[in-house]
Amino acid sequence: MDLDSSNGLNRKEREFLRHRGEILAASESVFSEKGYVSATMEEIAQRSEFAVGTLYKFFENKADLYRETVLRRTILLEQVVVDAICEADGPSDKIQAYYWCRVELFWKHLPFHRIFLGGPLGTMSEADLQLVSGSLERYDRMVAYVSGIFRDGIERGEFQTLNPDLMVLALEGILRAYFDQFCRLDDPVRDRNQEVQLFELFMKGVSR
Amino acid sequence: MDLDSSNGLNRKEREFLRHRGEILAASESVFSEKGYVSATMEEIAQRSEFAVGTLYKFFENKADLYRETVLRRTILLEQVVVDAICEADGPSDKIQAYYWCRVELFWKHLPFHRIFLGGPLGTMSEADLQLVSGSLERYDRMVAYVSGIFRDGIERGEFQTLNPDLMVLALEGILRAYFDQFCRLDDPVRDRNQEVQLFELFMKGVSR
Amino acid sequence: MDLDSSNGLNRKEREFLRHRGEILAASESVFSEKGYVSATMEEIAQRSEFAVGTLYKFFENKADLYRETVLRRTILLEQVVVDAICEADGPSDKIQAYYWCRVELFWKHLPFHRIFLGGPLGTMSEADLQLVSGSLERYDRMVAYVSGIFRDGIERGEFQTLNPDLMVLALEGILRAYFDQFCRLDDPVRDRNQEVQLFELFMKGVSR
Amino acid sequence: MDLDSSNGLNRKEREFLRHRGEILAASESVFSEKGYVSATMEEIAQRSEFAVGTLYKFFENKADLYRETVLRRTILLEQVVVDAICEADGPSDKIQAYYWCRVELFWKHLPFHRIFLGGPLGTMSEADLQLVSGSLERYDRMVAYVSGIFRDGIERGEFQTLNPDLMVLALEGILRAYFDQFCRLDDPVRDRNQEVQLFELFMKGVSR
DNA sequence: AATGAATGAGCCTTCATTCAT
DNA sequence: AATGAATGAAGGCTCATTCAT
Repeated sequence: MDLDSSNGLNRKEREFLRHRGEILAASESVFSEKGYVSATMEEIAQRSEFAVGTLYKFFENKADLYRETVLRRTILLEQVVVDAICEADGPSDKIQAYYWCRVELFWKHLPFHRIFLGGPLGTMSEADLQLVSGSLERYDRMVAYVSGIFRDGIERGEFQTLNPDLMVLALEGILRAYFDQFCRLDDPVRDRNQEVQLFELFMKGVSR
Repeated sequence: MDLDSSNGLNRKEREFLRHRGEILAASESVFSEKGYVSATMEEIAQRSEFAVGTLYKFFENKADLYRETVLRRTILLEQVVVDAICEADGPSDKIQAYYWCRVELFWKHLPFHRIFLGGPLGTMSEADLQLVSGSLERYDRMVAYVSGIFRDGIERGEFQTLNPDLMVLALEGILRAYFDQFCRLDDPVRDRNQEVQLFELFMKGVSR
Repeated sequence: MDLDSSNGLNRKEREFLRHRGEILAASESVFSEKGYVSATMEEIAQRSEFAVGTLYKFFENKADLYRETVLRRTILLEQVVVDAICEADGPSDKIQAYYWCRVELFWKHLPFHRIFLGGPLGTMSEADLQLVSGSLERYDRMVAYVSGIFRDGIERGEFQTLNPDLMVLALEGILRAYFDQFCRLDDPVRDRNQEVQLFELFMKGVSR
Repeated sequence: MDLDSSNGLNRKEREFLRHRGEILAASESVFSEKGYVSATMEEIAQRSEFAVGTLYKFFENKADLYRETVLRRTILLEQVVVDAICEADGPSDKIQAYYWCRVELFWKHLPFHRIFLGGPLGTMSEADLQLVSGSLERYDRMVAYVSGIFRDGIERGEFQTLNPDLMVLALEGILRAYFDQFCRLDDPVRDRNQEVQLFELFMKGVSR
C-alpha cells in the first residue's frame, strides 16, 4: 500500500512533503508579488491555508522559508538546464538548447523569476544575498558550466575569440532583459518571434 | 549681490539646497545598501548628520525621499546620455557614444545603479513602481530615443533588419548584466577590456 | 453543549468577547481621563493588561477603538432610556422616567459621561465628531424621541405651548450641568435631594 | 505724540501689546477649531503671521499661550457680566440682564465658547483643568455672584425656595446647551425667539 | 502537526521647543 | 523682538515569532 510513486515514503511522510510543497507554492506567489521584506508570514499562511504557527513547523523562520522557496526552483532550474544541454551536440547546439530551456522555464515559473533571477542577482543587499547564498552558488555553477561550453566552442572555432565569461554574461543579460519586460505586466503575452530574433542577434554577436 | 555659482540664490537658499543634497546623498547610500523597505529614516538621518525630524522639512515622507533620490540621478542620466548622443554622428557612432556614456555614469554613480537600474526595473512590486513612476517615464523615454537610433541605422543599412526595440533591450540587458557583477562586490575593479569586448559582441550582433 | 449565558457561543468566542470587553473597559477609563488625543494606545494596553499589538487584533486603530468605546455605551443608553420611557404612562411620567433613567445611568457610567455626553457634543472638532458620528446619531434619535413626548404633552395640555425641542434642550442642559460638576471631582458624592430639586425646577418651567 | 489712547504707553510698548493681541487672536481661532492638543504652534504662528520662535518671546510655552488666550476672554466676560448686573435693579432684572449679557457675549465670541465654556468645564482632564485654573476661578466667582442674586431673590420672595446654587447650575446648563448647538454648525443662525422662550422657561421654573 | 491569540521590538511621523543669526 | 531651521522624544501601528491548547 505504501509503495507509491513517492519513493517508499509512508503516508505521514508523503503528507508532510505535500504540505511543505503547498507552503512553498504560497510563499513563492507572495514573495514574488511583495518582495521579501513586504511579504508577511500572515499572508503566506492565508494563501497556503495553514495557520501562521504551522509555517514554523516546516521552516525555521521567514528567511529560511524564503531560502527554501528560491532553492527549490534553482535546483529544478539547474537540473533541467544541464539535462537539456547534455542532450544537445556541439557548442552551438548546446547554447541553443540552453537558451530555449531558459525561456521555457521562465514562462513556466514566471513568479520565480521575479524573486530570484530578476534584478536581485545584482541588486540585493548584502543581507539579502546571504538569504539565497545556496541558490547563488548553484546559479554560478550553472553559469560556469555554460561558460565552459563557450570555451569549447571557441577552441573549436565556432565562436570568436572573446572571454567566454563575457559571452555568458551577455546571454544572461539579454535573457533577463527580455524576461523583465513581462514581470512588469499583469497579463504577459509571449511572442516567440521576439525570442528567435534575440537569439539570432546574440549568436551573430558571438559567432565567428 | 552674491556673486556665487548658484545662479542668484541667497545664502539661505544655497544652504537649503546644500542640506537637501546632503540628505539625498545619504539616502542614496542607505537605500542602495538596504533597499527601500529595509532602509530606515533613522539611519539616513545619522548618515546625513541631521536629526530625523529634519528630513521631514525637506521631504514629505520616506516614499518622497526615495522618489527624489532616484529622480535626481535619472534626470542627470537622461541629460548626459542625450547630450552624448547628440554630439556623435551617424547611428553606429551614436550607439557607441551611448554605450560608453552609460558605462561612465555607472562607475560614477554605482549606488544609484543598485537602487534603480539594477533589478528593480523588472522586479519591483506594483507599489514600488509607483514610487518611481516619474523616473521610469524618463528611463522609458531614453530607451525609446535609443530605439529610434537603431531604427535609423536599419534604414541606412548600418544595422540588420531586426526589431529596433529588441536591439535596445539586448543592449540594456548586456549593460545591466555587466554592471550587476560589480554591485555584488565590495571593492569592484574596472576592466576596460571587458567593456570593449562586450560592446564589440553587441555591435557584431546587430550590424549588417 | 455549553450551557452558559452567552447564547450558544463556544469558549473561543466567549473569550474573544471577554477580552474585547476588557480592552473597552480600559479604553473607556483612559479616554475619560486623558481625552482622545492625549490617551495613548500604550496606556490602554497596560491598563487592559494586553500588549499593544493585541489591541489591534480587536480594533482597527485608535479611532476605531474610541468609536466602539463610545458606541457600546450609547447603545446601552438608548436601550435603557427607551425601555424606561415605554414603561411609564402619560407625558409627564414619561419625562420623569427619562430624567431618573439618565441620572441613574450617569452614576453607573460616570467615565462615559466624561467622554461623550459631557462637553464634546458641542465642542468637538469636525474631525472628532466624525469619530463618533454613529453615537451622535443615536443620541439625536433619543433626543428626538423625548422631544416627541413633549409635543404630545403640549397637545394634551400638560405642558405649556413652547417649542418642544427647546424643552429637551433645556432638560439636557440641566442634566449635563449637574453631571459636569462631578466630573471635576475625584470622589463625587451623590445628593439625591439636589436631583429632585432640579427636576422640580425644570417641570415647573415647562408645565402649564 | 505718545499720549495716545493706550494709557501713556510708548510706541514700543503699544506695539508689543498689539503683537501679543494678534497672537492671542490667532491662537483663539486655532484652539477653537482644533482643541488644545491638536492645535500646533506652527499653525498659530502662520495664522498670526509671526515666526514660531516669536511666539515664545511672548509666551513661555504652548500651555501658557492657551492659558492666556482663555484668561483674556474670561476677564472680559466677568467684567461685562458684573457691569450688566450692576446696572439692573432687583433680582429678576439682574438675572435677566445676566442672561442676555451671556447670550450677547456668546454671539460676539463664539470661538471662545468652544474653547472654554463649551464642554471643557466638566470634561477636561485633570491636566487640562490646571491649564485654565485661573479662568476657572474667575468663572466660579461669577457663578457665585449670580448665585448670590438668586439667594437675594429667594429672600425677597421673588424666587421659590430652592438651593440658589442649583438655580445657577440650571441656568448655566440651559445656556450651554443652547450655545453648544451652534458650535456644531459652520454657519450658525441666531433665533432670538428661541432665546426668549428658553429664558421664560427658566424663569417660570425658578419663580414663585 | 496544527492552531491563532498574544507579544513587543522597531519604524515612520509629528511637533513643542531651542538657538544661532 | 524676530526668524525658522534643527532637534529628538513620543506615539500609532506592523509583523516575525512564540506558546498554550
